[in-house]
Amino acid sequence: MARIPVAQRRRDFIEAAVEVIAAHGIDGATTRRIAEQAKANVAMLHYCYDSKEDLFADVYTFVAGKYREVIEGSDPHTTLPEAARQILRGVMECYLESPSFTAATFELVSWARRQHGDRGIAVYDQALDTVRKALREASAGDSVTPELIDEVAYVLATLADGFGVNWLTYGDATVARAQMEINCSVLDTWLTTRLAAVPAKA
Amino acid sequence: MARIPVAQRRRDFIEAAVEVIAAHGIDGATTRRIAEQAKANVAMLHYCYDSKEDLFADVYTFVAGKYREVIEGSDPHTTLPEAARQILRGVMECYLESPSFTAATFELVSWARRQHGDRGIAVYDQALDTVRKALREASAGDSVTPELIDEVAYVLATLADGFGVNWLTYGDATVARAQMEINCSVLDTWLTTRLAAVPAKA
DNA sequence: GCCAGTGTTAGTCATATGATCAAGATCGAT
DNA sequence: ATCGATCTTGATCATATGACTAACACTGGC
Repeated sequence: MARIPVAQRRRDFIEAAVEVIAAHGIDGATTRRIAEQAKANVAMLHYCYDSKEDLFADVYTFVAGKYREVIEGSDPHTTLPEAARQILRGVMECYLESPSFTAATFELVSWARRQHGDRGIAVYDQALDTVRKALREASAGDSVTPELIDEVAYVLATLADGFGVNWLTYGDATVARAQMEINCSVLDTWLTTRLAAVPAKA
Repeated sequence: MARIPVAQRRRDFIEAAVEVIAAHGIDGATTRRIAEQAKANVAMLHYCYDSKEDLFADVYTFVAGKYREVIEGSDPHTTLPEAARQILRGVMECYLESPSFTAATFELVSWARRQHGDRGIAVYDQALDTVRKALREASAGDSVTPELIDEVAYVLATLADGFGVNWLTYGDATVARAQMEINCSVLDTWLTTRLAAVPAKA
C-alpha cells in the first residue's frame, strides 16, 4: 500500500480530472472515473475532497493558472506586435503540448455557457484579461488606445480558439504545427496593416 | 388535441433537439427534455422515431445541411478572395442568427471528438470540404494550387470557429457584430498579402 | 359505427451516480 | 514496541435518471 500524502494526492486528482474531462466531457467526469484515472478509489477522493464540487473548484484554478503562466511567460520588454506574436505562439504551443488540457478547457468553457455558473466563463475572461494586460505592458511607451488593445486581444483569442477547435477535431500534430504557422502569419499580416493605419499616434 | 402529421412532428423534434443540445449538451439532451421542448411527450417521440439514435441521425443531417446551404449560398462566379469573404461572413451571420444552432454544432463536434464515433467530425469535415469546393470553383480561372485552397479554407474555419467560441461564451450580439467585422478585416489583409506572394502563378 | 392514424398516462427496468462508513494498513515519533 | 495520526479500501446507501413500452383514448373520414 503506497502511502501518498494528501497534498500530492490532490494534485493527482486534479490532473486525473483534467484527463477525464477531456475524454468524457464535464458530465461524463464522474467521481469513479476520476478516481480510477488517478489510480485511487472513490473513497480516497472523498478523503481528499469533501465533494466533487470542491475538486472541480481546484481544477478551475489549475486551468486558469496555466493560462496565466503561459501568457505572462512572454518577456514583457518588447513591442506590441512582438508580444502578440509570442502570446499566440505560446498558447498554441501549450495546446499542442497537452491535448487533454486543451480539450478540458474547451469542455469547461462550453459547460460554463450552458450552466449559468460563471466559473468557466471566468476562465475565458481571466485569460483574455491577462492577455490585455500583457499587451498593455508591451506597448507601454507608444500610447496605444484601449480599443486597439481589445481588438488585438480578441484576434489573438480567435486565432487561438480556432486553432484549438481544429487541432482537437483532427488530432494530427503534424497538421496542427503547419496550421500554427499559418495562424502566426495571419496575425502578422493583419497586425502590420492594422498598426500602419494608426501610425505612432502620439 | 392538436393533431399534427408525423412528418411535421419529426421536424419539430429535430428543432427541439437542436435547442436542447445547445442548452444542455449532448449528454443532457434526454428524450424527456427534447419531448418537452417539442411540446410533446416521450411516447410521442418514440412514435415518430424508433430510438433516440434515429432522431440524432436526423439532427446530424440537418446541421450538415444547413452548413452546405450557407456555404454554397454565395454566388459562384467570383474571385477567390471575394468567395472567401462571402463564406466567412455567411457562416458568422448564420451563427449570429441562431445561437442555438451554433451551440449545438460546437457540442456536436466536441462530442464527436470524445466518442470515437465519426458523425460529428463528419459534420466539420463536410463543411470544410464544401468550403474547399466553393473556393475551387470561384478561382477556377486563375490556376490556384490545392495547397493554397486548403490554407484559405483552414483560415476561414479558424476565424469562424474563433468567432463562434467567443460569441457563445459572451452571448452579446452587439459585441459579436463588431468582432465579425474585425474577423473580416483580418481575412482581407491576410488574403491580399498571401495572394500577392503568389502572383498570377501561370 | 368502425378503423387507422394520432395522442396520452403511467408505468417498467436497468443503470449510474455522489456520497459515506466501518474496518484495516502503514507510518513516524516517542 | 506502541500509539495516534494518516492513509486506504470494499461494500453499501439512497436516489435519480435514463430509454423505452404497453395499454388505453381521442379524432375524423368513410
